[in-house]
Amino acid sequence: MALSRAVGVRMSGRKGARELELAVLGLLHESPMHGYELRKRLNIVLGMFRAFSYGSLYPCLKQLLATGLIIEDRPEEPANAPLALQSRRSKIVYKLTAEGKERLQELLTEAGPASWEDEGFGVHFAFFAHTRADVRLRILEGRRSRLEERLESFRAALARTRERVDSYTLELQNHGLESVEREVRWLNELIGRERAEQATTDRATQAGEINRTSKDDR
Amino acid sequence: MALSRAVGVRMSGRKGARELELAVLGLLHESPMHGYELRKRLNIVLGMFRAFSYGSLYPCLKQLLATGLIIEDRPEEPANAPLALQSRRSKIVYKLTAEGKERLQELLTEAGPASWEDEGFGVHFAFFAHTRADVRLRILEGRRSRLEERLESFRAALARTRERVDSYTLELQNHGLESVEREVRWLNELIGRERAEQATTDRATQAGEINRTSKDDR
DNA sequence: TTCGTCATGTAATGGGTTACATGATTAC
DNA sequence: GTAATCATGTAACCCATTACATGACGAA
Repeated sequence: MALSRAVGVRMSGRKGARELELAVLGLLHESPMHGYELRKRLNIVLGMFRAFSYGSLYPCLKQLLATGLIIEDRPEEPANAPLALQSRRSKIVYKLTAEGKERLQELLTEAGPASWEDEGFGVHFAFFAHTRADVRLRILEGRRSRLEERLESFRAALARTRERVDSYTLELQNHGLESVEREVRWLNELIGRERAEQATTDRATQAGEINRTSKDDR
Repeated sequence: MALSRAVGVRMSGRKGARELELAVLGLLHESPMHGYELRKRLNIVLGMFRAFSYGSLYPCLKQLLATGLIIEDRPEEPANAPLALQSRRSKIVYKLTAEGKERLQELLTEAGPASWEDEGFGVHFAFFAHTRADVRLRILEGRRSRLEERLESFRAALARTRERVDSYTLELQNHGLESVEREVRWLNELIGRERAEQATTDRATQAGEINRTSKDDR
């Protein structure tokens, strides 16, 4: 995959990639944080998939502040714990506003290209815990068909150009192909799990426990 | 990997990523071509790793033309074959100049970060057939240690933040980790093969067949 | 004749990195 | 007191995409 990482991006997506916004909002929803910490958490949560520098994070925070989606906030240390483990904060702590939460929900609910194209998928996936089950499924399926489409058109292109490629090029193509196939299998498994879960939820709901289940399935 | 493709890029590399230049030069070295065809071949050779649009290709060609690394050239169809299968060309065919070939060799010989960071590796690898064996090895090893470094710092970061992550985040992190580990295994195999090959070459060379082997090993 | 593909290009735009500047805290 | 890390920011730059404009050619 890391190779993959090299992947610039399919020249399709790349429209209004507001991924940082989602990431920041999502992270801040879990708990207020300052920029420096935000970046670290960001690059841990997104694992090997994406990394942001301060040069993009701070301007983003600035903009979110300007649009009123977040506000500065200093948690006012309880002062009853003068020890060094006082939550590590030091300067500007950001917090979601009501509008910010709304915006986050909006972003988490969109199951469109932005959520399954290369740039967006990782970030959207990272916050699946806060995403509606049906949206999760749509995104996973969207991603899968996107990848399958890619595999197909790649294979078609290969078939069209009946040309001898040297062994290294071939090696690269195979590695890429296998990587994508591997991701498709991964998606298949996730989709299977989602469906199974949804089925149980549905059954439970139909069984009459409407209130209980819809309340704690989250 | 495709997920991987999402990967923006580690915020490290990204300095002077003259990958398109290398790709174009490399492709034109194999055979003269016009822009449209170039782009297609490009996106096939690079497989699932990279895609370029005309918006970057044509300006690149323009620049290469300006620096004298390529020239326009019309192969002058033999005219003895008026059939439609006249190699599909129609407008501006580009061809490497002597300077272009030199530049290509230069690019193919650099075994530095540019050749093993995310953005560059795929392109450099794609033209390994024209790369010196020792350079190939250095690049593969460079890439591997880059990835291992990444794995290590990621694991370290995970260990540092003793925090509960939800199951989706965990899933994403694991998938990413496994993808990178998979690429490392792939690299290990390639490196093994390269070493074995080099060993045979060395033995053959030491055995006194200096001229013969160095001529047709390529 | 019109539609799809081939073919070449440009301008606006965008998102992100790099490099730099600065200062506060903590650890030695 | 000094080095490392934490912490916040800005400006210049880069690479590539998107969208658009244009036109030739072959097939229906």
